[in-house]
Amino acid sequence: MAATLHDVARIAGVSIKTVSNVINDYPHIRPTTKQRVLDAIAELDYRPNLSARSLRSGRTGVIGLAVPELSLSYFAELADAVIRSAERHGVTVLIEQTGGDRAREIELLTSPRRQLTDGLIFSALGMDSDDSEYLRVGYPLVLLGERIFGGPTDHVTMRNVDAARAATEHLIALGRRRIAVIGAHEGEVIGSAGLRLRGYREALEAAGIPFDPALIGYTTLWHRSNGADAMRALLASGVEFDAVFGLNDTLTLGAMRVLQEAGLRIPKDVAAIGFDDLDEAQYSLPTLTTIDPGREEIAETAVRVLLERIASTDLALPPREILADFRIVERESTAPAAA
Amino acid sequence: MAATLHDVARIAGVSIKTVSNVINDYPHIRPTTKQRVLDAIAELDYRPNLSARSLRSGRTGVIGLAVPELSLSYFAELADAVIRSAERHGVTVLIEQTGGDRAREIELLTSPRRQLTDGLIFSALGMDSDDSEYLRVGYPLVLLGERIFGGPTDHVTMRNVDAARAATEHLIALGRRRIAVIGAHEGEVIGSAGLRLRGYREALEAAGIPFDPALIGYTTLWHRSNGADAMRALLASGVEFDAVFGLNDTLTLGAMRVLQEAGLRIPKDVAAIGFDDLDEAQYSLPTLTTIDPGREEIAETAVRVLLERIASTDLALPPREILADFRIVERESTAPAAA
DNA sequence: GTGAAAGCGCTAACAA
DNA sequence: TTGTTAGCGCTTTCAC
Repeated sequence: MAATLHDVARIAGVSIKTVSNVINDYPHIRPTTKQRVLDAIAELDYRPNLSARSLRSGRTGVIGLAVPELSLSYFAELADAVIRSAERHGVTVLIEQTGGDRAREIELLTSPRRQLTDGLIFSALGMDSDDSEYLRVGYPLVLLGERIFGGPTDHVTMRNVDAARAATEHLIALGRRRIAVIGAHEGEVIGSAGLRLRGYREALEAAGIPFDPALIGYTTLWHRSNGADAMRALLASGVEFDAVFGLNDTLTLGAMRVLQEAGLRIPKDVAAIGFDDLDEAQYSLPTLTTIDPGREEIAETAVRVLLERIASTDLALPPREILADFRIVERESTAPAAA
Repeated sequence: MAATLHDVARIAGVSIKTVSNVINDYPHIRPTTKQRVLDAIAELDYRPNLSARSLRSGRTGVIGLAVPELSLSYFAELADAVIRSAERHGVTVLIEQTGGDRAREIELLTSPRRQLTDGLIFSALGMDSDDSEYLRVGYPLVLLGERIFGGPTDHVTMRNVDAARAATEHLIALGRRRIAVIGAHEGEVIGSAGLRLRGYREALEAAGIPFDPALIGYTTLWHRSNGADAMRALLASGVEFDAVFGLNDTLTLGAMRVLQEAGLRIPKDVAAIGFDDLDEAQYSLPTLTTIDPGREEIAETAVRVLLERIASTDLALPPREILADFRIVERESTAPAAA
């Protein structure tokens, strides 16, 4: 049987309150008393019972992270960063997968499992701005992603429009004029796809290049196969293009595969740029120029902001919207030499 | 304030025991009583307090999953499968990253966090057979991986030797005789690298092909860049080869990138086979022939076995070793037409 | 600076 | 079939 506070108190010859004080680093304890307690703890290999602690204190020391799917590299790398960050802050992470399904996302927000965590970092994919009232939950919640803006919670996200605009401008600076897009979502205005497409259009407009709807490849999901399919459709349509902006790296890598199968050279015939800066983008053939959307910073900030909310007693603190910095990572797929 | 059992009991006009019985599906309750309780629960939107429940029952409804790193696709896809499987069984997963570091792995086994979980699925990478006594922990533990065999716990793993042998035989059947290996670990006997190298040697021997140490590319880690580096070293050494067996997919994809940079065609000049069947292997250029080591089955089995241990009162149940089935997934990188 | 004691919300042994 | 009651191990208020 595991040792309890009482056992430690008995061995140390003090009351349980004193032991509790030692464990919780309460400052005013006589050093000799403290040492006796510490010795007793060591002797018994005492460990606080976390269930009892959380029953009493209402805190679990665990935060939740909800993502669509870990097998999507972006979210795996995000989860990795969140876990590392949480570790530095001494808390543990419980991961939930939503499949990007709206109903499951909403359900998760009120699931009894939320009791296991002190707060939630929530990467929404299925919900949209109309659902933002569902975010008015009774616990600290930090929203990620670009589906909902101006909601009732803290929100950490990236500069989608600016970054997509910069990506497009990068291609334009290379002399490309017929820039295809892979991964657009029909009629979407916000959301990663909508915002990034807007950045693309802004860049075209600024450069005086007309927008050609024939250059836009639509997909429902952003898996690799969707990128490949969209590129196949684009090639089959016969539309001409000299560059492609994939709305994320996974899509872009799928599209590049199809381009090369069709005998087109990257970047000579078609330059390519992605979005996310996955680890993989460094090792594709050719290596992929992409946008680093500040994933590490997003993870770090989300954890910090969530823990602040958890620690804060001020419930009226207004929601914050925090944007991470992006940067273009230039690699072979847009190397100018081949332009 | 959240409703408690007492509130429900009061509203329903019964005792808390009756409410508890209803919640825990205790069979002998009069239907009318049950309905009254259910109505009260609905009225108050009552949810059981999980901390109190686990303090009392000693169960948390959470299982732990320890992996080296989520940003390694293999482990991301494994975690995905474990979470989905756990969900089907009604339990939640808490993920820990060890970085594959032996000290952190050992520490994790006795971390206070283990109290947050009813058991652990543990993918060891840094520990080895000499450390197997550390696995004698006081809670249900299912080991994954190939670092420790014959340990004191249940172990779910793959047929590394057989699968690697089959992979090598697949290349030999293509007429390849000079088969390079990428990702070997100096002096390792067990562990993924050691076992897979053994399967490779067995296949060579069976085919009467002499083993040539010059064909073995060593790496410390199995990231993509390690595969690229090892292949670069192999090419620089001037050794001739007509096929490559990458000990995992990530390594193989890195190596393929370098081969193609060097102007070699896959599979015409060099056939390539990997190990893991990552999602990515379907979309590389060329698509990658690989071994599906039964990852879904491993995840499913690990969760099932762990939950059995948690539910079982028989502590003397001997440890089981369970091997998943593998299969070769043939794709372009070993297409015979180009042989 | 330290101790005594209440009680967080639940489960389960025991009673009725 | 349902009720009473004793803790699970901890934090915390209030004394001393």
